[in-house]
Amino acid sequence: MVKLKDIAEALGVSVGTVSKGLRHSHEISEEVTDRIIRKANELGYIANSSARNLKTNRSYVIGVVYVDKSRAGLGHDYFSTMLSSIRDELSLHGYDFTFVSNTIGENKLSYVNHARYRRCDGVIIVTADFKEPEIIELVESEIPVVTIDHVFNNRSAILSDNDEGLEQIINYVYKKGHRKIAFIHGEDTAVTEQRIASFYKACETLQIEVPKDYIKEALYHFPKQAGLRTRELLQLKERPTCIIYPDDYAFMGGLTEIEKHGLKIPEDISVVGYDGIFLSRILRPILCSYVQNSTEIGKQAVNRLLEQIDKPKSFIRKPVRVKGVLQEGQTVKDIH
Amino acid sequence: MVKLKDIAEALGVSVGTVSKGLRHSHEISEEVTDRIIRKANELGYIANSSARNLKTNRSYVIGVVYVDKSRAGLGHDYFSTMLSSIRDELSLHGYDFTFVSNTIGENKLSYVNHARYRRCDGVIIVTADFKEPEIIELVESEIPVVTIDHVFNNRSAILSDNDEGLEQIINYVYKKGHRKIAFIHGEDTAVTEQRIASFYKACETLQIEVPKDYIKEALYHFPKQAGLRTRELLQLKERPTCIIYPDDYAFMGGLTEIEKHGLKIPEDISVVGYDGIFLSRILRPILCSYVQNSTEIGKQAVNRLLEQIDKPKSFIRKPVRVKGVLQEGQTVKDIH
DNA sequence: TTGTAGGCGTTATCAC
DNA sequence: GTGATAACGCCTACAA
Repeated sequence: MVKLKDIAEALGVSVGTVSKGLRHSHEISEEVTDRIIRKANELGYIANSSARNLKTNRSYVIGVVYVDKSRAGLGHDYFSTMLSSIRDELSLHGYDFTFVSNTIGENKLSYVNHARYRRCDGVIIVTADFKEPEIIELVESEIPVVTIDHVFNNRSAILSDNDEGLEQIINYVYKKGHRKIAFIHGEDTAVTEQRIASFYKACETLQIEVPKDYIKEALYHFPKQAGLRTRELLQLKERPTCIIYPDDYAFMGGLTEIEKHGLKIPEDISVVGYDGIFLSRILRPILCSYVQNSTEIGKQAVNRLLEQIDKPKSFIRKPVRVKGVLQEGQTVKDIH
Repeated sequence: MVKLKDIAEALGVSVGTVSKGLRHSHEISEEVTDRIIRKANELGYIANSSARNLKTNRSYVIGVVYVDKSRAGLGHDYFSTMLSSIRDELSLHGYDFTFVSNTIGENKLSYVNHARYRRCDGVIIVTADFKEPEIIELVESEIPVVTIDHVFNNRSAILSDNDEGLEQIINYVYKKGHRKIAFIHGEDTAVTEQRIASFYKACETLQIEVPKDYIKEALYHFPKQAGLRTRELLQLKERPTCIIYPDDYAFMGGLTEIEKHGLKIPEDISVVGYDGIFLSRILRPILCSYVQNSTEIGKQAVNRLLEQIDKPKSFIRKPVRVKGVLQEGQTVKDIH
């Protein structure tokens, strides 16, 4: 690999001059700068990031924590879109990204220490168990951190607007005449809590009565469980006219069950998903779903993080909400 | 950040000793090693990978090229599963991974140079335009490279068994009595070529006649186009009894079109997908599809690459085929 | 068994 | 405007 020294020797100048010239320092004359750059290209010079990091104490690497709880690997639309967006936005700013895990080879290495080892300038926590001590350790460390869909006290976070999501859904199905609305929510997380609270609040405002057995729990992204819950709902004496699912994938389990009962969507029963994944728009009927703006969330996460890295002093840490949009689709019938 | 020197001073030994002690060198007495490790933990020592890389000329970072041609970001099941698998397998061996793009900030930087800048020990090309000069440059560089689903002369590659995939599909639908088999294949790539060749070969062997207008092209992962091609097929005087799609997502477009024509699957027409994505198993009827073993492909890619890095001399570069498996599903009717 | 010292490639601070 | 030179933190011969 050709290095600064090679260019310096070829040109009969010093290494320091080459270093400055390559970075267009105004200390160096235009003519010399020009010769340096030309020679660098000629020799195919590429800087050594390790040496540079060592000296400058900046790696231009951002760590990403992505712990897959939802049994979907990177294949969960909401998160994979976000990751793409994070990657692209980082790249735009000259940063690379690397996954931060809590193992390295045989050895256990906490998230913080992994990030420290790679000298990450900052970390984005996309998914993780936010109650895990190691995650908390990372958040409270000296490394700038942005979390997604979870707020730590006095830290930056980007939030998909879960309150508004459910509110919009309820308002929409209400407008379509539904009063018997069942809600299958996901497993217990901060996000789920918000959605449930928001569900009840919206119902209260609209004076919708919610029987206890209209509220069910099923794992996110797990069609089978949602299917079982759907069956329970369909067997109720007072059947709901509309079912809200934890997410679009989970809905697929409900779909099967609904068809088993010989019911048609939306003629016999209305359904609503969450996420607005690619699939939801491909399906017929198009699924009514709240589309989270995961691209924007990723972008915001990057920009907030870089801001924090660049001006650690003046940076104000606060949660940012990113709104989604209701995709009305064709699965909610007007039953007026 | 605490460094070797800090430990050395705290213990009254030399930096060299600490360095060796931490790596359990047999040069160092057990007692001193013990004290060193204890002190290191006490002080929370974490090595600086940049300094280490600089010295050892090994980064333990693998670059991944993932250029999204299929308009799906990381959201394409086949690839996202593979990426998860690559990440996990690398982590198992003490490697991290970073995406290698051909831009960095404002500036254009070729893939090779990006990988060189980060001193990647090797690169896995997951998706890319393999005809692009920059990709070829990367493959022909000094950096160990493994490609997926594309073979460069005398380089390592991992291949999903596209030949066998189509052969198995054809044999299966033949067994079910189908003779009028239409094939909507993807856009022109090496993979597509293989599949087409394999399709014709299997048909020939079974003496199935393939009318020209039974063969159509539609972009991968693009339901709308597959839908249009499906319509054309359904309007033929001599309608096929079975349609093979480029992939499971593309099939979704076909599904809509088939339903528009008032046809039912599989009663009125049989269909086959490709990939065996999560969704294909959730759908009812379960989609007949060839399930590519993307987890295994990712794993193989990592292991082949690491082998090549560790023993560059003795390593034999050759393509590795990874078999998939036919998911029979419920969308191919027995029409005997 | 432990210590010393040079150097990996870069940047930055001084002199000149 | 340019050139020495000293770090950055680590590893590794080689010396003690």
